[in-house]
Amino acid sequence: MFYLKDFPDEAMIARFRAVLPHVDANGVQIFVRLLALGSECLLQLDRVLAEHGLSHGRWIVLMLLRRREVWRALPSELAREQGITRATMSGLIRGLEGQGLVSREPDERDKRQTVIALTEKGAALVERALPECLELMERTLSPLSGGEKDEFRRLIEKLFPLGGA
Amino acid sequence: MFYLKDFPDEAMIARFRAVLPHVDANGVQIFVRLLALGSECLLQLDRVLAEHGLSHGRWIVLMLLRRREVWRALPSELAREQGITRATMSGLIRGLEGQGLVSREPDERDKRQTVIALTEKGAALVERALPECLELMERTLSPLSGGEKDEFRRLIEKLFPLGGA
DNA sequence: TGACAATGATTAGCCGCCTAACTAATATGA
DNA sequence: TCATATTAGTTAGGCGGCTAATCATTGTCA
Repeated sequence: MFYLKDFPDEAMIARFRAVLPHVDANGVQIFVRLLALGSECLLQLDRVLAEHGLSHGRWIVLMLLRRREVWRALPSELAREQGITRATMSGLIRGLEGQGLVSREPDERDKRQTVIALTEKGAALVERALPECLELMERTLSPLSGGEKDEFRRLIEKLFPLGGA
Repeated sequence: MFYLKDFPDEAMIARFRAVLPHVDANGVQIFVRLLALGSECLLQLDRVLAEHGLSHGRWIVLMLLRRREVWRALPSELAREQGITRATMSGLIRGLEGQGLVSREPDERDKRQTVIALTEKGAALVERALPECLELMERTLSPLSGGEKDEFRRLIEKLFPLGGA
């Protein structure tokens, strides 16, 4: 999370122009505004999910499981797909298991592994909450026209190519 | 923080088209990519700051103090400017005080208040770390041309007007 | 004046993120 | 075979968000 109601001003940036002649204020200000926008979006998403007793971290776990054919996955797979550590995933699963949304099943073939399964209750929650999330996402971007959305997406992907950092 | 290496696919979104006919996949995918980009930027910033023993939360406190004429402010003012709760600010100040970067001074006129002052050590750290932060921000946006930056900023501000939510 | 409200800061407890360290199980290779 | 490396998952401890509750102080007003 990154909140900063008061954005850096030109004067502050200009102080360092002598040391960093190539740094333009525009890039700096875009960076800060980008962080603020991202934080705001995440906040909105968490508010929607909180009504269902979820956080975005737990929510993504449910989504990743739901997308599987068998609604099952290993913690390490989920951690990799979500881009967090196995340690963090361990905590998310513990919470979800406590809510009865997923279950742990020991793997007999490889006793190091534990299979995480989406429960019926978990699947039902996904069906209930997903439309609200999609609606929020669409509504958030709705101030932009179709062409602006395309351009916005193009610029985002230019800064953050999906195929890898 | 929001990390999701595997982005939602068209098929998942299409499942709900019957229920949510107005939701277009583009808006959803932009939202998710925007969160991922914001998280990545924040991660980069935290990495730079970590070399100076700082987090972005503590860093902003130092910046807000440095911008003041007298390098002093009340915790409640800092919390408002940073957009976090007073409780969180209390924790940030405790950490910064432990590092010797800020100091607490009791206010004699209103004994409920405590004045937070940037120490010399804190000011020196700002001077050292700030150029690195600015350089990171500029470098992050550098893949975009001047015109693209202007357009990107325009679109961000259209989604998140600074004057208020 | 004195009860009550409002304000400033803090604490406690929850969550999700991290790294580092640990346990158990499996794979490897001399 | 058996020591070693690797892998899967968890735990411990730290940080920075949050809300809710608490305490001290100050302000308000009947």
